[in-house]
Amino acid sequence: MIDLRLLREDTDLVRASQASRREDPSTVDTLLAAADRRRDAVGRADTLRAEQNTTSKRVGKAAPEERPQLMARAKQLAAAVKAATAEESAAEAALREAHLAVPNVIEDGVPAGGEDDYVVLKEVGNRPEFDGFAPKDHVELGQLLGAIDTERGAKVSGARFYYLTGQGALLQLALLNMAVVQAVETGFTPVITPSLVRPEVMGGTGFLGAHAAEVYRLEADDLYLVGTSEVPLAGLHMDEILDLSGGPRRYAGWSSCYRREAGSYGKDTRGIIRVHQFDKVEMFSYCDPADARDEHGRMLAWEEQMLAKVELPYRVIDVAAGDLGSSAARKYDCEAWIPTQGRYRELTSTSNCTTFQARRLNIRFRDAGGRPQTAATLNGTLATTRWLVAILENHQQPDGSVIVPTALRPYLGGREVLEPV
RNA sequence: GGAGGGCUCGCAUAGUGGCCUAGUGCGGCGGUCUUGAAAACCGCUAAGAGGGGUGACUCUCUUCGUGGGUUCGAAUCCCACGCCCUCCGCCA
Repeated sequence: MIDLRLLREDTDLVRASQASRREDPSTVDTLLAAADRRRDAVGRADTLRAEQNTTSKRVGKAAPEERPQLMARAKQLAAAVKAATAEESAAEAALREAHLAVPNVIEDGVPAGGEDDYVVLKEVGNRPEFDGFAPKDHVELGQLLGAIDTERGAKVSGARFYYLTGQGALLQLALLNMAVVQAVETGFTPVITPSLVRPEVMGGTGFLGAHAAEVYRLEADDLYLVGTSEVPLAGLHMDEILDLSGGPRRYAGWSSCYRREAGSYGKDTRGIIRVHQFDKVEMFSYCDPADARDEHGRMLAWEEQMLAKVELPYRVIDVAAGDLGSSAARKYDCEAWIPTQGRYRELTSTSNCTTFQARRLNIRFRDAGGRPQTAATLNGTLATTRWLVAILENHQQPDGSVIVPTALRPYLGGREVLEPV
């Protein structure tokens, strides 16, 4: 939910944000009208309640002969309060609905437009050259190495499921462990999170809006399978007032992630690029909104640090407004070069959600004056299963073996090469 | 699956229709005293919404798990729901 004070003070900014997202700017005016209506309703109801309170208090103390009069007046007021309260809650509900319809206000500098309107901020590293052989894709490499079994994944669970076996399982554990170690060294608290969350948490993080179809729901228990540990990490401090005087509160969550991939039929059906279940180490930060932009920069730098460790060529893009999702004010993706696809694919994504998520989840902190204020939340990827695709493809040798990036070797018991089995 | 207990201002508790403007203890903050500290004593001690003032502030309303209901008036009475905990059974 966006800040209503900002909406009142700078309505045009919010309208412009909607325009950049290619969304309907009239939702902004609907919200403004709903906010005004609620304010008026609250004022009227408060005044009536105040009068009713003083009147009914006098009833108890009144002399018997003046009671009937007071009671009559009190009854009138009770009816008036009831009507005013009904209008108040109707206005409240309308405001909430209008509030939920407006996505976060984008940060200045975010490119306008949709999915294809991103801006490339930089390209890092050299794409591999395969002298005298055609590079194999990760599915073929995964088979040769006995690392990835998509056929049996499909047999047991259906399309977009897979087994990581042998070197594949070890490689994923090594990668995720390396991510956790980096996070801990940087000052993050490592967390293993619940995979199932309640509706209010899933809704509070913004995943039940336009992307609700992406989320697995367990009907019998009214719980949701998380698509990322961002969800339980955001829920961790909901309804709390945090002490952020010592700087941002940072968590690194390790979890499996579940996605229905509805509407992506036929896209990336081969291999483990787009799957229903994968594992991820995710950074999450609670901070003072004044510090959020800098924190976002730090998150991006930590992601790049990971990419450097696995020696992948990548580029950083500034995601366009229309492709941000409802919670993010700005989003940077790091995309690794995938040789057999001849293009870059997303490996990390870091979002600055400013106060949007925290306002819904009621996450606050005390400012310098000791007053509660809404906190800012940010998240970013440190490693996922998808990284295996880029690592295998970029570091492959003609015989199908794969060189293990130096930084990763200690996490694989010193292994320098993955050999076909 | 079955049975029971609970949900009050950070924590613990009191509170069975108007004296609750929610008390008390702990913790926390400030002060007195002290060379300093402790102890003792004194004071302060939640959140949200709306309004007024440049501002330190101030006024009003709301909140005792949530939502309804009864009543002039509800933490307190009635109904529904949610959540937490314990025990039994079953399973890992």
